[in-house]
Amino acid sequence: MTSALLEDLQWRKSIAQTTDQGELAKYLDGGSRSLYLGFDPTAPSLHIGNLVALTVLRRFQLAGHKPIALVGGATGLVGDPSGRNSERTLNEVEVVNDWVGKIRKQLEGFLDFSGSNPAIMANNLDWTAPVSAIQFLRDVGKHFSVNQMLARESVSARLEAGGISYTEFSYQVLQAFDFLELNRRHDCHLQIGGSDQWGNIVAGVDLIRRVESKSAHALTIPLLAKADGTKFGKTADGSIWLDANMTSPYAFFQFFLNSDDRDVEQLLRTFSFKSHEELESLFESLRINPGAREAHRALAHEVTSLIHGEDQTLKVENAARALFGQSEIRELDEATLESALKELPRTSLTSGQEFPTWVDLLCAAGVVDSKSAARRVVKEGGAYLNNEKISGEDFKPQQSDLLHGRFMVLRKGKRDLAAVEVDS
RNA sequence: GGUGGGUUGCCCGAGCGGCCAAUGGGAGCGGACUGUAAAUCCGCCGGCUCUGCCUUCAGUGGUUCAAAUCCACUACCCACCA
Repeated sequence: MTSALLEDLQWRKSIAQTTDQGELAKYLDGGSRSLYLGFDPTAPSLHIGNLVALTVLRRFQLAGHKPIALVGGATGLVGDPSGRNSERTLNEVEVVNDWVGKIRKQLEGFLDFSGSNPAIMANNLDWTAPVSAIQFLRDVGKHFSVNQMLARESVSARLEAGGISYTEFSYQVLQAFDFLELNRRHDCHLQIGGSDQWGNIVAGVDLIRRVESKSAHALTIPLLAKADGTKFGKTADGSIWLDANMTSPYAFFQFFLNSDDRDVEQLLRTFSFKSHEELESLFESLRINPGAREAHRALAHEVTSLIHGEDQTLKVENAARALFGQSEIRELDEATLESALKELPRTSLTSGQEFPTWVDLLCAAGVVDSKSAARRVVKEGGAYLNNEKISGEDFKPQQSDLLHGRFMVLRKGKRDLAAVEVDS
């Protein structure tokens, strides 16, 4: 293996499986190559799990290759059976179209569309929509053996779990067709994806060999495993999204900052674009003085900057510093406080009106789900106003509790914050 | 097609006429310890106008003073036999 890029990916533990690695290395070293990575629109936004493969795609571009980001306008209408033990419910066409647009935007921000090896954006609906069913069955379907299709992990698992519709069964054919089409249009010989995509990718490699008598390559990326065995990127409340309206930059940053110590090294390997030396020194710091959380901060900073921009990240960091810092919250100057609170979930009250009770306020701010929950937390001593524990349910905030005459900082537990602003 | 078993709170899973908002485990939440980490320990864990009230045990209807628990039908799942 000679490709430096592959060596780097190996170091990052970002390679699960590849087709002949020697061949692949030779191919990559031979020039600026096209490669593709696809995402199906199954939600209005990509999430952190998608970021793993996307990061790898970006590494290819930085290494001089030409990335093709494909949004599955067609495949998203069909549904990938991989990794699922039950049939997906089909989404409405208009909904999927809307999601395609949104995901496209996110992808655009992540790759470079200018320069000598610009990225390309593709949508598989462009070449599947014009093809008739008969044409598809004759031109593409003829090259597939059902025996082989049945043997694919994604299908066999489903057969065992009770069955699979013809629709989802056909998914691998569509994805293979995509690879073929991109090979024709953009001379693309490599597809990358999550390790669960191996079967689908290889189906494309086969198709290209059969139809075009050309060789193509596959590279899959391991799914991130967390130390506690749970799925990476999911919290009890759901996924961590890249869309700032779905997961605030503050929450996004906090997610990484709060990573389990045991996961930080791999997360840095996976997501960071820092040099190996810099990363090694962060790992060292993690071992020697984990309490300082230097590696956590570096990780959270870098990933958040990549997604939400450097400016936004600084704001979020400053907010966290102000709100979690040692200094008295009452001593923060108005501008600092205001910008910190901007990053938090917030509610507003109208000035002049009587303040709601403590329980109602916690509820209104969304810190808890119900009044019962609010009472519980208050009773348990986990509710704080401006960093002071308030354990009386009947407590009613007063004018004097306002910081700078208009803010209140609510906190549940150690790190769940919300802001209240009184409009004048 | 036949027969038998099942469907319980976020998940798994007890309960099989009153003592049931329902045992236990997991997840989650709060507290203590720490580092906005992990582990551990303690507490909480349907809702509300909260010493009480309201809505939950697949759905509908029924029996009963009283049902998650009994009966009937419907839907779905599982097992065995054809």
